[in-house]
Amino acid sequence: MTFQKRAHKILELLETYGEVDIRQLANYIGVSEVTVRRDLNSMAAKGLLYRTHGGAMKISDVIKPVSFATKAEVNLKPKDAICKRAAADIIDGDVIFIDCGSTAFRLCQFIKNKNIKVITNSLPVVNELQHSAVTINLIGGEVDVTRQAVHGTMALEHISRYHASKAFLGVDGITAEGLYAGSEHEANNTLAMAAQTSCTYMLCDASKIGKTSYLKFNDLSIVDIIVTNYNGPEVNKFESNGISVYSVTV
Amino acid sequence: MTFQKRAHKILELLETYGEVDIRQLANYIGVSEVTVRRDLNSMAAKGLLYRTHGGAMKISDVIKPVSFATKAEVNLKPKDAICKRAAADIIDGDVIFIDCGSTAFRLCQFIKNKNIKVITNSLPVVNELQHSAVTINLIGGEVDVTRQAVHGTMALEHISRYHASKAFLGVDGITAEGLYAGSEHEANNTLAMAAQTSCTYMLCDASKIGKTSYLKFNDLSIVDIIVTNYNGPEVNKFESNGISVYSVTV
DNA sequence: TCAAATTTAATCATAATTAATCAAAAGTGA
DNA sequence: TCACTTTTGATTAATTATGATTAAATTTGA
Repeated sequence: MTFQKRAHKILELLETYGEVDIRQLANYIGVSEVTVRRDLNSMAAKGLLYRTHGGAMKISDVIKPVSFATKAEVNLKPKDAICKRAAADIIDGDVIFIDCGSTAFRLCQFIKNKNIKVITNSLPVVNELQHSAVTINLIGGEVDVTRQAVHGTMALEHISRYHASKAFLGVDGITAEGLYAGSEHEANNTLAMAAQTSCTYMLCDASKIGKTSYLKFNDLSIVDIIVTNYNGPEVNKFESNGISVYSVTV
Repeated sequence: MTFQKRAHKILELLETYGEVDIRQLANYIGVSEVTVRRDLNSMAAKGLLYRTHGGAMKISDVIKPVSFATKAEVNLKPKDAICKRAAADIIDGDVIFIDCGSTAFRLCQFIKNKNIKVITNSLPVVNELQHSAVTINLIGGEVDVTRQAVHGTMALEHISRYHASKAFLGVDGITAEGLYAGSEHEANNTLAMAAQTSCTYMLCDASKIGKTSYLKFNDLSIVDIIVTNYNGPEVNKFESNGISVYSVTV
């Protein structure tokens, strides 16, 4: 019985029952539980199924989080420290872009009392800033429910009509070679905002630095300032690219 | 019983009842209350539900802006009857405008399963339709917090880029002489949407018929259909203006 | 406001699952 | 055949999930 044959059987069972457990599989296929475990792990790595404690589930049955508006996120401290530092640069009269990432969202709590105008495509940001001193300009276009954001051609056009003094953006990954995004939509928004801004801030917790993602969408030239809790060797490379790096401690 | 399976059951119950309590869940699922508590906490962290003292609630029941929800509760039954009738005219493939009034908001509940595209400047409408079959296009511009809507030049321009088969609009008052709005912003939005629509529906409960407000912004020529629970003498005047009147009973 | 009742968070113990290590078996290619 | 890799299974230590217990926090009602 080869791995491929077993994988096939596992997917069959998964299709029928929605979920399977290790003992059941070991019995049915006639191999040891250790082997089943190895199979499941490698299949999960390929995205063929969702590994659970004691078994596996069909991918489509897995419940995905919907919005981070109410999400009590883990690892908030680095993000909050980064945003607090970034917010210190925002002065009354500023017009700023805030993008739809979860890091930039944390900026909201620090700017509620500032007399500024915020342009954003993020629905949680709008909710958060609604009853604050801030004036909100919401970017229009197609609503992406999973990202809780507005995207598309109309959104890009909307952005191009405005100009901001500062933009506070997030990325999926950043290296000396450039910027990486999780989707083309996000990349386009980031680029559009950066193009209309005098000074672009990248808010990156340490996990983003040195990380690449599936789409490299630009070099570092659009970035003016990186705010991060990372202080390893990449920092020098950023600085030699003409970027200021604000280091924060958590 | 894995965590994932329990999560499914919890969400199922939540969908049915809107809220659940810990004891009930522990009993139903067959695990200890401690475990249920842990499950609820981790699910809340993922934004899958709203954790309450002693249980949990459906997210969508929570994130609705309170100010609007209460406003919408005035005269609910006529509004619902009107919207139900209006929704009957909406067919798969339609592109519709929904404006930011409290009446038009009640339309959402009747269109969740339709395969349509909704263009709106109303934040509550976006929230309400988020997890439905509907595709949402959000109009961009200045956010008006009190009205929970998007307004301004950019909004009007956004609207002018699209065309809809039907528009579902509300007004502050309507007489044989014309349409009355509570603010210039609302008037502009209404006009802009009507201008880009093949068939314009006015959703007016009886309190709006024959009422004037501080701004008369247009005659009745932009109106194609009035849906109302009013059946007094004004109806004939509307009909002699070439408008169809759908009468509903509460 | 206070006090009683309820719910929660924290700690610990136990049971189940997993990852890691190593050895045996089966396949590979010269 | 022999050396080599790959796959599999057994064993054990580490991790994770769960439940019981109790102190702390929250809600409720007077």
